[in-house]
Amino acid sequence: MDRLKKTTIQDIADYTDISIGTIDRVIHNRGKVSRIKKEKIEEAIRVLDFNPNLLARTLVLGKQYVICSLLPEAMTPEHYWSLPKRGVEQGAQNYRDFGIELDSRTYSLFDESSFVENAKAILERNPEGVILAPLFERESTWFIRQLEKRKIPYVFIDARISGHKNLSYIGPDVKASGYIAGKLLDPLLADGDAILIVNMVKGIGNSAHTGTIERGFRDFFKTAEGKPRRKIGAITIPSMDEREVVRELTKYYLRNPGTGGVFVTNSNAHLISKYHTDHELDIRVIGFDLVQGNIAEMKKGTIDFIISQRPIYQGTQAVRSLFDFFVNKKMPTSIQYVPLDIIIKESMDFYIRCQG
Amino acid sequence: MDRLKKTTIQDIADYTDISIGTIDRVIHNRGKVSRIKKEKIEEAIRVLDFNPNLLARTLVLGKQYVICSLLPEAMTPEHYWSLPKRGVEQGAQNYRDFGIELDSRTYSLFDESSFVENAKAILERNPEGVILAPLFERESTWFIRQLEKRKIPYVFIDARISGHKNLSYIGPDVKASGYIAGKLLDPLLADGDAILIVNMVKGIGNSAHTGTIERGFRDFFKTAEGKPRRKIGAITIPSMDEREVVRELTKYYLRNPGTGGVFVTNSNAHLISKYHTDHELDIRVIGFDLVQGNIAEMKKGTIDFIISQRPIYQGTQAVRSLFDFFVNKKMPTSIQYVPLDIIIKESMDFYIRCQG
DNA sequence: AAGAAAAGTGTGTACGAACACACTTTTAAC
DNA sequence: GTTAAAAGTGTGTTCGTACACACTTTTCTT
Repeated sequence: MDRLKKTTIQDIADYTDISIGTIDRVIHNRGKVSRIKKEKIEEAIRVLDFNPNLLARTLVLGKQYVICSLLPEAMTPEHYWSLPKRGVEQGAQNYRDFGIELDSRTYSLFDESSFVENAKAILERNPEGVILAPLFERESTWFIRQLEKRKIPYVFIDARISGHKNLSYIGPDVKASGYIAGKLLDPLLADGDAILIVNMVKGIGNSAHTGTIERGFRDFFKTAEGKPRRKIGAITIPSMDEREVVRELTKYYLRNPGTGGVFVTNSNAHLISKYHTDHELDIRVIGFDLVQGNIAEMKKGTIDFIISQRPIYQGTQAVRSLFDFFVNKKMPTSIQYVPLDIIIKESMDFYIRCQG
Repeated sequence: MDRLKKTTIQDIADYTDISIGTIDRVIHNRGKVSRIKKEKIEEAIRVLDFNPNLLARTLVLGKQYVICSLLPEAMTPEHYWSLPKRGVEQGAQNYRDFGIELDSRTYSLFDESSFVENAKAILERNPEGVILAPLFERESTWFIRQLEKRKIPYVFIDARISGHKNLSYIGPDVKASGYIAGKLLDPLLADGDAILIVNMVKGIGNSAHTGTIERGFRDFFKTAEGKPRRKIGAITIPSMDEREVVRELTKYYLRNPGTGGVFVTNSNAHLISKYHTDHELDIRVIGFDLVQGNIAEMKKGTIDFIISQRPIYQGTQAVRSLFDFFVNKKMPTSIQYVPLDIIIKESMDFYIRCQG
């Protein structure tokens, strides 16, 4: 059969009657080549549509790219932070044969020193690139200064610190996520219903982050045209302990009857919806992230909407961006907002199964 | 530096003092190898964690895999069918160096014979795999019979025909998409509001398909607990000509005042929302697919929800499934439902930018 | 016990690109 | 007009794997 293979350097050589050595020099713009031959070769490359075979190139160069990732630790396998981690690992796996080697590290959200320790170990290792979720602002700032000093490129995922020379931020538009939550929750409520915003702070909470979400959420209700203003309350629960949650919620609801909907600004909506079930309250709930707890509650119908920020994709995309930067010298887009997936009970399964 | 490379066959050879030829035979379970050496090698593979380098393997085998895709033609570049096509092409591009070669063909939705012609050309070409959107049921049935006779594996994308030996279906759960549309539309409406379902049939419409969507949609309103029943009307517009649309809609609305929401079962919601704007009607609209027309209308706020079935991803995933089947002999999951993305004005941009 | 068949093993070449090296031709210097 | 530097060019080896081929050893057969 024809089965026409791709054109190779040898094809260019045959076509132009020039050795592959010279062609190689033209391709890499290295060494001396006469103008005549150079033009002839460049034409042949166009005419025969030559594209260097990345496989062969990778193989012969034999370069290894070490990527270190530093993400928060998932306290349980069902915890949110296990997802970006899985994404990063999956991404590294995809590019394994291309020389990508991953050193995946985690730090405790309750312990800045664990961050610093791992950061130091990463600097020690002198990797080709770093993937960082910068939840500790002070320590992260210090870390990326060190990276910049050593000219090690890094990308942020899931969160970011402004004003630094990171290659890219891959994560949600946080403010938009709050706004969207507001827009989705509102039509589920009756006219007079009030709203409660629940911030849960576990470990060292990223307060700037939750603040932005809340602002986005309130923005919706400010800008909504023609809608009656709603009463919006907010509480901050400084723990994830169940008893603590129960106590704080009870305190609030006793003082604020008429709450029709709750917006949970992190991945713990399931704690709130469980409370509602236990106390036979008919209150709408919207929260973030397809973690195990939320999945179960959503299935029961006690959570109405989950907004997901493609945590796995964030990880794979981070690796892909670094790889493209290493191999193709392609600067990634500096802000890569992930889609904010709006998920309901009926569409949940599709998201769980599609690990894209 | 350490920069420890991956273990290679040669490493296994050094470790076991056996030649790479024998090791190769163990890996491929071919030829004769003594039990002693075989076990020694298998142990070394485990201990040293050997994984064959896919790049080197691909390079030496030099096999080309021709994939033919047969999708409906996009009449304009903004048309829905340009998206799965782009996905397929992008996917093929990704695996180009691995020997994937794409022959991308389209057929007219108005002309069965164009389907048959292209199908014949594909059979002629005798490709390693086929990607098919089987919108013409009769002709598709004939085609896949031919493929089965020739033992050419094929995957369906976007639509499917049951009872055949396709490798995989990659597309939406059509019924669920209707149900979800119902669930999203309902809370946007006032209590007494009625609903209109618009089916537009262009070319040879896949009537089974739209029927299923409509059934899913109505199912929501049947099973919705505690909700007052809504009046649900439906019209079928046998054309996409604007004047035709205007006439049919006017006819309906004149007879059915009190319609608060419209569900458009294909990608032409923008035609309906434009009508509403022109006639100063305040009616909610939900439809499918992020095509140019819908994007513009959504931006104006005249469409409330778009449900997207990841058309680009469908294409890339189809190629990936075939590639995995060719190279890793991995049978794909037989039904790969894509996530049904629920998109609103505020989340639209993220989806447009993220071509994942 | 000889010889053939079967079982078991190692070597060499190929894939496509990169690069070191060696080699030839041109140019410049005096 | 000789020589050296600069410019220009081709060859050979390498990466990790697959496979054809050649080769050695063991096992049957009669």
